[in-house]
Amino acid sequence: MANIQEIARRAGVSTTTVSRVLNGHPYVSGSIRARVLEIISQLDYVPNASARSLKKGSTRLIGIIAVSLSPLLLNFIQAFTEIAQQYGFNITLFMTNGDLEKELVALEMLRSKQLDALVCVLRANDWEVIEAYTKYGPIVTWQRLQSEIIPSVFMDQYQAYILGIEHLYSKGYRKILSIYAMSKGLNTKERKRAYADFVEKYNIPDHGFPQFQDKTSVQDGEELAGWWIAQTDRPDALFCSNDEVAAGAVTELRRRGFAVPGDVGIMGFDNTEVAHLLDLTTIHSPVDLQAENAFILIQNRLAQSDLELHSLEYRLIERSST
Amino acid sequence: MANIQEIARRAGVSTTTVSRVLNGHPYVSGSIRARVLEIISQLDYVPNASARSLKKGSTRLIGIIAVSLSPLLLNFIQAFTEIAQQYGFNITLFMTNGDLEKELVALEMLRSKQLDALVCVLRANDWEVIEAYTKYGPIVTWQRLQSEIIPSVFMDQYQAYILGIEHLYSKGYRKILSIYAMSKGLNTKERKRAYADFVEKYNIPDHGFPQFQDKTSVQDGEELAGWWIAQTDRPDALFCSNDEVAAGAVTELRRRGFAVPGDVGIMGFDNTEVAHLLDLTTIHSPVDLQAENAFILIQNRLAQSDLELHSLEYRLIERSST
DNA sequence: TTGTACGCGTTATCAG
DNA sequence: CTGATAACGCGTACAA
Repeated sequence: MANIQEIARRAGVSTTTVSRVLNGHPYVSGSIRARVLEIISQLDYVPNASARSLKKGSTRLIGIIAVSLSPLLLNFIQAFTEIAQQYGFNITLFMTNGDLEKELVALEMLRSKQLDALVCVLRANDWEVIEAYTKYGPIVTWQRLQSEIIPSVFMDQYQAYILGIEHLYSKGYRKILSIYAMSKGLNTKERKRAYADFVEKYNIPDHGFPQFQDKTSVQDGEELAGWWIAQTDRPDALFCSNDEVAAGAVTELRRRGFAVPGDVGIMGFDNTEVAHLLDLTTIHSPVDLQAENAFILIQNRLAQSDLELHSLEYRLIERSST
Repeated sequence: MANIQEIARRAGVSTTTVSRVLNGHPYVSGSIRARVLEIISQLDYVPNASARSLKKGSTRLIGIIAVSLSPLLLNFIQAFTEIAQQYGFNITLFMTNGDLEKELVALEMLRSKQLDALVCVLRANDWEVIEAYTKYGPIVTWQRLQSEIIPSVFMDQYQAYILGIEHLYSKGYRKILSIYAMSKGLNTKERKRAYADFVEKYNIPDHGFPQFQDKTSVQDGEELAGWWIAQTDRPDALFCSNDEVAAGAVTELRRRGFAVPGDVGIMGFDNTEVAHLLDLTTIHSPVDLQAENAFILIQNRLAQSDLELHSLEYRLIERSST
């Protein structure tokens, strides 16, 4: 409706002056500033975002691409949004549900400069497709990748898994069952490698337990508990793929009259809300710091700045479930 | 990088012509069109979105505000995104987590014309605050409201609840326990009214069951099942607040050796994915159509068009849990 | 401390 | 069928 010229006219000053007031520039006399602000609020004026973007060549809008949403992802997104907003960026979330087209929509928005940057928190398209878009703006990811072009804030989970399993061992557990998440994922691969190295190091015999894979939900945890109860030869500890699975297992076991950690030790992963709630031992993965790093990476490229990245470290959170 | 003038120069035509090619206008000779397109792809050119928005006065970006995400909300958002994209709109999702400030961010983006419209799928601020923003663009909501200013695609659940409970009655159930969702919500109020009218109509005695409220999750359903098992005087049917609760109840009951509907009838609400999966009787609420209506409302105001709204109707989906 | 005038990249109007 | 030219609304050299 009203534009900057209208304000200038009514205030009897130039558009430059209005612009200066708007952007908090110095060298505007107090009285003029006051008058301009007065008119602005009278006319309920806001600068037009498109005009600003056009002039500045940036929209202060960052897209986040996520195939689906887990509690952990939500943590990441929230932390990212938080810091981004501190720097004056807004976030727009693209939930692709695995639809390649929807992902391209976001990529194209980067290309046409409707987005300043993009975070691929989980992607569906091939990396090559995404790499091709890096020339249009910063793209950062949270997945592990081979690509040299797209920076990642991913953390290798090998070390984290060692941390967890050594803890279980030190607590006296000797028949540990590992529950894994996505069977095709790199995380699972790293975790398995860690477990294998552990087995070798301590010369652990094979207990012949079945492979548990693709377990990620509370319900999976409950089913796991059911399985455990049905066994005669039971594991003495369950190292769960994440806190949700651990939570499901713990509650179901207690519901059925078993004691944790009395009858079996249970350990989660990620240190999400629910781990805190149920007092689960878990591995803290610094999602919020990873998110901040993702933003810092972007901000550094956008503003040619040189903010320092947080150094990331997994931490064992010992609570009462082991 | 490259702009429309660069393309025009290289193709030896005017920017007007390039623009025409870009926007699929008629009256461009085939040969010129071909040459222009050739150059465009050579230079990997895309029109600048901000410039377009500035000129057109619209960004083709619609915001969706949601406090949190449930499966039902996701359905709504997906359906909305679907139809919006068909009309050339992109969606940006604001997850506010109940943070009033974050909601204001979205509202302000509407005001500064970075957003063409807004859907409040669940709001945190007071309606008056939101109403004040309707002058900047269409705002539609999915919540029931008193406001005359903000259109809503909400459906009154009284009739739906009657539908469900009459079904249970017709199936011979006489000791029906109603489980409710958010105790403060209007939906719950309507459902209770429906239940009260039902009780009166058939002269049902009070069975003295406790009030179950604020039950919305699978876990709530499982706990409900636990409660049911512990009773000596049990309800013969559970009318759950949604499909998740029903799902939790059914699986837990079956796990503990009870038969559904043999021992107890269970009915869900919403007809989400999980109801289909577990073969639950439920009430189908046409979320996708509501979402489309939300979009149609917006599109009609934006384009002064007059698309017809879908008429909405709840439907009983009888499956094997009753 | 303030103002003039131009450009950001597009599209619409009008004239040919 | 094609092209000049004027906006859209803002920020910023440059000049005063």
